[in-house]
Amino acid sequence: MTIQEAPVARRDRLSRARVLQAAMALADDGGIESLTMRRLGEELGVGPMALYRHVANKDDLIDAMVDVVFGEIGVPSFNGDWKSAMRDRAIGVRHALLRHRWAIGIMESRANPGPANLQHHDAVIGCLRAGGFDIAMAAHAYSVLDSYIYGFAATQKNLPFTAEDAGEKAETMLQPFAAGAYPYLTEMLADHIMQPGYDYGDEFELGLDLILDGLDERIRRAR
Amino acid sequence: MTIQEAPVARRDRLSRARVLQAAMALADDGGIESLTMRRLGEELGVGPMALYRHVANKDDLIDAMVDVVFGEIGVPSFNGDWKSAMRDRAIGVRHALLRHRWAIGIMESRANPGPANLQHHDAVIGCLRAGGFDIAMAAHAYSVLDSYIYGFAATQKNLPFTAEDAGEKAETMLQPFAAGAYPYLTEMLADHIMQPGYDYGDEFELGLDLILDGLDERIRRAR
DNA sequence: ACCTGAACACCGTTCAAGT
DNA sequence: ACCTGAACACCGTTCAAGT
Repeated sequence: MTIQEAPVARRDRLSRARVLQAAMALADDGGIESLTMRRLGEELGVGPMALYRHVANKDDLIDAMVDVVFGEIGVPSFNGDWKSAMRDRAIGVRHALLRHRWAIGIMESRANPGPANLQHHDAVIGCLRAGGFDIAMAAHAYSVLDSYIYGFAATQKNLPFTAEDAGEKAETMLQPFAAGAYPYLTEMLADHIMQPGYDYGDEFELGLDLILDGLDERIRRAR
Repeated sequence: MTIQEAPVARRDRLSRARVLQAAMALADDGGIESLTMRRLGEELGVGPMALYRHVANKDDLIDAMVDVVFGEIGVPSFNGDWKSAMRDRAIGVRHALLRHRWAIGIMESRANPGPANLQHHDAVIGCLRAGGFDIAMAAHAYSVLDSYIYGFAATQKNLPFTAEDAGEKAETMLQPFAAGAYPYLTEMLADHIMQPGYDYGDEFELGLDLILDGLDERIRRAR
């Protein structure tokens, strides 16, 4: 008479993948500070302690999330031209950081890099070496490129001045500006940064090409 | 008979300056995560709530701390040579970030820049303008330099591989390396990064000069 | 094997109350 | 004016207990 209970048993069992996915979603829309073990459990319909079966702790969770981002970035494709490969790779990293803004400031400072992270960086170095960089030059290139890419993302993240919030800021903070306390800054903001067509994001490729050109020149000189 | 109580009244009254100083000391030796309102109160011999008379909240406190760091950095001294002025300034910022490692990742992403911050950046832009940069070029220079400086500090902060902890890491994380999973990374680490004379910090000036040379070339081309 | 209840040792912040 | 006691609404994490 009684119908056998459906074999689904518990419709959505917890798994490391599900925990990771929910954690990414939480951080993607609310920032890293909205990712708490309690809220994550709530999102998944379990208590916060259930998560500890699938991740060692919050740090382990974030390590795994960072590796997901590196997985999304993938590896640079070397087709004989290190410069365009490194250019595409830099833009790819930047786009990943725009999709996952919580990763800015987290990504580059993890103590325990995951496999996707290591594979990515191995491929970057491999691409440089194939492009004619010796070990020391590859280390320089790696350093200057990654510093720039992550630094740009960090400085852009909470840029005090954007065209959008120019209005509200103007009332409070910008009073000393009118008084002429910061003439050069005022000029740059009024006549450049806050002009309609300006987008700080466009500065990225300018700086990137400057660095790539500089590396190119040093490579040629070494040959 | 009773001696008049010493006029010191309360030997160390709280003040914004004292709170700031104690907060800096706490963050300097324990990192930003060791700076809590409760611990800060303890350090000053008061309850955590007493602090709220001198700072609006923790964010306001950190804003003030960041401005102290900008104050320490000071303003670049322009003596007719923008390149050496910007070089010295970059190295000055880097040294400040080494003294106050907690400021890395915090410094560049404050929503409310303080007066020392604004004054510093006004002077940087002024130096570039005096050196012959038009507004757009000054914005590019500012962007690429600061991105690099802060990015370098961030990537160095928790560098997974240092000569010191090479030993302990080797046991656990580096197993796939031996298996040849990351040949280029392995080569770079073994034959370069972990060699006795190597110090990642030395990469800073190499990248800095690459960027300064690139800016110099673009300035000359524009003239 | 997997999840929960209850607890521990923390957080930032507020607010009425004391002096 | 300046500090405190007590409380609120949170944290991450552990551990014995349940199924």
